Amino acid sequence: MNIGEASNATGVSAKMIRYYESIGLIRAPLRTGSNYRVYGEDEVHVLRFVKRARTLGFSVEETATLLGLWQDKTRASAEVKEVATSHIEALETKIAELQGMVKTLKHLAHCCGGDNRPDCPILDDLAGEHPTTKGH
Amino acid sequence: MNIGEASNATGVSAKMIRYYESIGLIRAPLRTGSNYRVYGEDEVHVLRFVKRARTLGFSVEETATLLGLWQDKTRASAEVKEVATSHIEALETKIAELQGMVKTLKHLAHCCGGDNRPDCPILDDLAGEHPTTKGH
DNA sequence: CCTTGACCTTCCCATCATTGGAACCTTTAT
DNA sequence: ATAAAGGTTCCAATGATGGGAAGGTCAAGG
Repeated sequence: MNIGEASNATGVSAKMIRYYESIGLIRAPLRTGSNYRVYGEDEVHVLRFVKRARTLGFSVEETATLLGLWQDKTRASAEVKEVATSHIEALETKIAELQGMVKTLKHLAHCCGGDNRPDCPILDDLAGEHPTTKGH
Repeated sequence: MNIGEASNATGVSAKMIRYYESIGLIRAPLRTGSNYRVYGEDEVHVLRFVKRARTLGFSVEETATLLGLWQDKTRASAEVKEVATSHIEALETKIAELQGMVKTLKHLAHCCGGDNRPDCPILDDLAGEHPTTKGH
């Protein structure tokens, strides 16, 4: 299997496969006589693991940790749970931040007539003037 | 007011002030004889506007649009509302994605004993094997 | 046999927003 | 006079990915 087929089989672009190899996330595969990378079932499995972890929002570094734990036969599941749990916390913090932004923006947009008058509470808020958002 | 004072007054780092100037987000200020940037009330006001917009998650490009609308006396508040509303939508999409990740991860962590057995449903899921998550 | 097109290789550049640092100059305070 | 603190420019790095150029390789069809 060459890199294009491995890419199709895993959903990881050929570019990214080479990149993951270059940063040491995955091991360099064998090469053909004409220097093409050759992938087998094991490599595809690893790539799918990486793809899934990235889809779940793990950073490449976290993915490397999880991959190490996955391939370590003596690993403790507690360690994995810890990585996952701290990732959940980070995600929830991010979500709360985004929700705060949305709340503020919705409030501003609600106060904004959306008509053609030049008064605009959104711009006023951004500018640090709060006359129109008081008492709401 | 030099760049350090402007930075303290606005919470925008001196580095970023120079950067915003270099990309044309803000105008180049006057200079002293010794080539120091000089900032006045207007410039500080602009920087605060930028800071607030960035804090609310607007990209630098969106911030530039908002800044333009703010400084345009003939602007329509409808335009501003449109920028804000589409930004809200983008944020909500992002939130939904993150919530999906959290849900999956919580499910996996819940199924994970967190003890020292090498079996780990989280890793099994990442690897694409779903025997332990079935029927839950 | 030769061409064409699809695929592979490496290498460099761009993105987005921000930070860090080097090398050097200016101002202020001791 | 000197040292500290601040300014200036320029270059590089981050994280993850995409784009593309220049060139080698393979398969199918004429």
